[in-house]
This record gives sequence, structure tokens and C-alpha cells, in this order.
Amino acid sequence: MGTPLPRDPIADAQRNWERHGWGDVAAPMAAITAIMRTQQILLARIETVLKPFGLTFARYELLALLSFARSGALPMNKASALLQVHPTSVTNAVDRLEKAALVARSPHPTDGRTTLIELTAEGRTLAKKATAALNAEVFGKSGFGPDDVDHLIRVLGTFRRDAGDFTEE
Amino acid sequence: MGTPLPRDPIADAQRNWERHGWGDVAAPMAAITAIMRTQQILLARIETVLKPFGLTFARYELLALLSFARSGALPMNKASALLQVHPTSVTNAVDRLEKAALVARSPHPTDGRTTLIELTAEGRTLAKKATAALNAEVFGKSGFGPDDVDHLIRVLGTFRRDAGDFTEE
DNA sequence: GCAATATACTAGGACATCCAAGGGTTTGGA
DNA sequence: TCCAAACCCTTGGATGTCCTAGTATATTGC
Repeated sequence: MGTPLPRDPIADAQRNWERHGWGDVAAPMAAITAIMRTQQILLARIETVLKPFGLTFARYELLALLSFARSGALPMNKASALLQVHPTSVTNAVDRLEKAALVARSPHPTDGRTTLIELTAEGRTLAKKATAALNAEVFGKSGFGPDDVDHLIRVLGTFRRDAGDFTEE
Repeated sequence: MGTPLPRDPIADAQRNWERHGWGDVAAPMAAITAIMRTQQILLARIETVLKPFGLTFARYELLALLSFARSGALPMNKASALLQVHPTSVTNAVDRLEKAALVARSPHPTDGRTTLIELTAEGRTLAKKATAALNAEVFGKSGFGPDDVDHLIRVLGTFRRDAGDFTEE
């Protein structure tokens, strides 16, 4: 990254699309590209805030998910489903969190195939602190107005439902 | 991935945030999380379409950028700035594209530090085909209505400008 | 003109994500 | 009952992204 560009590169791309006769899909292309770039910016902000805690976003998400589980423990496949990532990504995150003593693996009481992940006391404390930091420094300063936030939640919610993420609502 | 969840995990997270007394930032948290997930879905769609061409999204973006350059060539630092990715990411992409004979490196005529990337004829042809496929199968079926597309472009455009991506407009 | 600073690219390492494949466990139908 | 199919997790490989140097070339200031 570095210095700001004089012009919006995505708007330029949209004009290029239109100039080449793809005007019918130029706008969706621009919207999708903007989503990709926005995600990149937000992820960078989040990782910057989490770095002092020794966490990445992927690991934080797992900690946060566990902190909301009533029992404080979840099967790995459940975590994979709720976080919407590949099971191997969960394995990876748990490996590192376990090495940092923030979570612990334990065998499922009745299903020998399943591994439970559980927060340690240390992990629960760190999750709280990291959440407070993210709330204060990222979510609380998102830069989106309240109306925009509502609109994003609604539009992207519909998109995710149509994409097969979930059924109800 | 896999089977759809019975309920929206992001809406659940938002409720959890509210229940824990973080109601003031629960909505932005949900919006940001939705952006992250939407990016993931879109990227997966794009990569699926590009796979038959032997391209990834990162490599496609570089090809597309070059195909719009008047001279058909760009300095690597310029490509890095326009694509808004780290210079090393461009090096990585060029390495692979060069190995596939889709682009070629050439020295800058006057600046010995700079390397120019240029599309090969093969690269230009592939870029055209890949763009047609993406337009037909992703951008043309984004799932976003015209009003939503306009709104996304505007809201995310403001966000990106405020984040320092560009200045004008 | 020459040294100090800035710029451009590349090499190596850390992470995350996915896919493909493998080994162990459960389940369900013949 | 018993074996095949389904399921769960892990390992290994490929990609992409970033960061931190390191090397080479330009530019600037004295």
C-alpha cells in the first residue's frame, strides 16, 4: 500500500468495463471488487488491533465463538460450520491456540470421532480483552453510518442466504 | 462449508454482542463480519470460474489490469499500487504468470530499478476469455439488485476513500 | 563528485485457506 | 452380525498475503 492514489482504481475499472462493451455488468463488477477491497482494509485493521494480543483474526474468531458457547466447549466440526471455514482451517487455528494454552482439546464423551475444543481460563480472559479492543478500535469506528450499517446487514444477509449459508430468516 | 445452517450465524453473533452489553457496536460488528463472509463467498465463485483457465483471482486481476494499459505494459510498482496489494504479492503473481508464458518481464528503458510487465499474445487472449466467463457467470449473476449495487458502490467507495485508498471523487 | 537517502524488486518466513488423501469411529442396511 | 458407507479429524501440498531484510539503481544535498 502506501500513498493514496489520485483516483479510485475501482471506478476506473468500471469505466474500462463500460468502454469495452460490458456496461451491463460493469456496476456489479465494481460492487464486487469494492467488497473485496473493503474486506482487505477491514482485515488489516482487525489484525493490527489483535497483534498485541498475539492473535490473528482466525484465532480470535474461534476464541470468541467458544466464549459464547454455554458449556465453553464445541466440537471441531461445529466450529467449522459456524465459522464457515474449512475443517482444516479449524485444525490449524486450534493447533496454534492450543500451543498458546488458550484452548484445549478433549475427546468427545460418546463419539470417538469427535474432538471438543474448550477455552482455558487464560483463553477466556484474552478473548474478553481482545473483544473490548476490537469493539473500541474497529467496530466502534467502522466509518459506516447507522443507515449504511443496516443496509449492509440486510443486503449482505440476503446474499448470504441465497448463497446457501443458512436457511431461515 | 457444506450444508446450510438452520440460522444466520452472523445474526446470532449480533445477538450475543447485544446480550453482553455491547449493543452500541453490535450492528457494525455484524456488518463487518458480513462483509468478510461475503468476500469469501464471492472469491470462491470467482476462483471456480477461473480454475478451468488455470488462473487464480490474483493472477487474473493482474492480467486484466495489463489488458487495459494502453501500452500493454506496466511497471511492477504501478501494478502494485493499482491493485492495492503488497509489492511481494505482485512479484509472486508475475513469477507464476511468467512461468505460464502469459506475461513477460522486461527492463525499464530509463530506470534500471524498474521492471516492466507485459502481456504476451497468449496472455491477452486468455484475459479476454476469462473476463467473458467472469462477466457471464459471476458479475452477471451477482444476486445484488441494481439499487443494492449502486448503494454498495457508493457506501464502500466512501469507506475506501476515508481509509486512504484514493483522494478525488 | 560523492555520500546519504529514497526507490524498486526479490528472497525467506509466518499465516490462513482450500483440496486431496489417509486413518480411525459410527452407523445402517443386507 | 458384519461390512460398506458416512463422518471426523489430521497431514501434506498449493496459493496468496503480508512483513522483514537484502541488493541494486536513482536522486538529492553538501
